[in-house]
Amino acid sequence: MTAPHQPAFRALADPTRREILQRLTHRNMTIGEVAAGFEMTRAAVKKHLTVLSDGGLITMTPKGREVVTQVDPMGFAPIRDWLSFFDHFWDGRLDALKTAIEQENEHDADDQ
Amino acid sequence: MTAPHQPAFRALADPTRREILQRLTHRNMTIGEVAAGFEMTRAAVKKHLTVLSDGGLITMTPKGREVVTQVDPMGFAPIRDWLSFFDHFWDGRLDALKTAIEQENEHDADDQ
DNA sequence: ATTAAATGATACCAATAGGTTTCATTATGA
DNA sequence: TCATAATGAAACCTATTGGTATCATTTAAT
Repeated sequence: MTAPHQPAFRALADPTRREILQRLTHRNMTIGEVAAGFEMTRAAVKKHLTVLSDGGLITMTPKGREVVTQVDPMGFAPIRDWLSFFDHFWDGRLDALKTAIEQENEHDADDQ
Repeated sequence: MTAPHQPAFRALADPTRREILQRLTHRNMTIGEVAAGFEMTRAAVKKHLTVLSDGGLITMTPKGREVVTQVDPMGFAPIRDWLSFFDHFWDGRLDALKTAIEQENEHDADDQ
C-alpha cells in the first residue's frame, strides 16, 4: 500500500527528469527529439521518460512510428496535495499564534 | 552548478523521509524519539534526518545531550518555486486558449 | 566520579538507479 | 519492396542509496 504520490516524487528527484519536464512545456516532442537535447544516449533518456510516465507527469502517445511525449498537468496534483498538508498545517499554526497573541494582549489589559 | 532545489527534491523522494516530515509537524522530536517511531535502526533514521537537513526541510538543534529536529517551513520554498513554473505556464496556456476561442467566435460571427 | 543515555561516525552489504552497448521490431518513404 | 528511421528491450556495469552492526564521544544523573 505504497502511497500514490510515490512514483511522482521519485520522478521529480532527478535533475535530468525535471529538465525534461521544463522543456516539454515549450513544445511536445517525440522521444528522439527529447533525446537529441541531451548528451546521454537515447536509451538513457527513454528510461527517464518511462519514469516520468510511471509518475504520471507525462503521457506518451504513439503516433505512427514515433511516440509523442507531453507534460500531463494533472499528474502534478498528488504532489501538490501532499505539499498542501504542510500549507494547511502552517496556516493553522499561524492562526493559533495570532489567537495566543490576542489572548496575551487581553491578559496584559487585565493586568493594567 | 547544481540547482539549489536538488537536495530538497532528493529528500522528498523517499517515503520514510516524507513520513518523518509529517510526524514532525505534530511535535518537534529528538533524533531518538523520531527513531523510536520506526522499525529500522536509529542509525538509519539518523541518515534520513541528515538528508532532510541537507535538503533544508528540517533543522537539527543540539540541546544538551540530545538533538531536537523540527520542520523548517521555509525549506519548502525552493520546491514550491520550481512547481510554480508549471502553474504559471498552464495559466498562460489557459489564457491563450480563451483568447483563441474568443477569436474563433469572432470569425464565426464574420462568417454568418 | 561513574554509569548510563543520546548521539556521532565508520565500515560494510544488498538493492536500486543511471548509464552504456547491442540487437530486434515496426513503420515510412523513395 | 526495401532501406532507413524511430522505438522497444535486454544484458551489463558502476555509483549511489538505504540499511545494518559496531565502536567512540559527549552529557546527564545518581
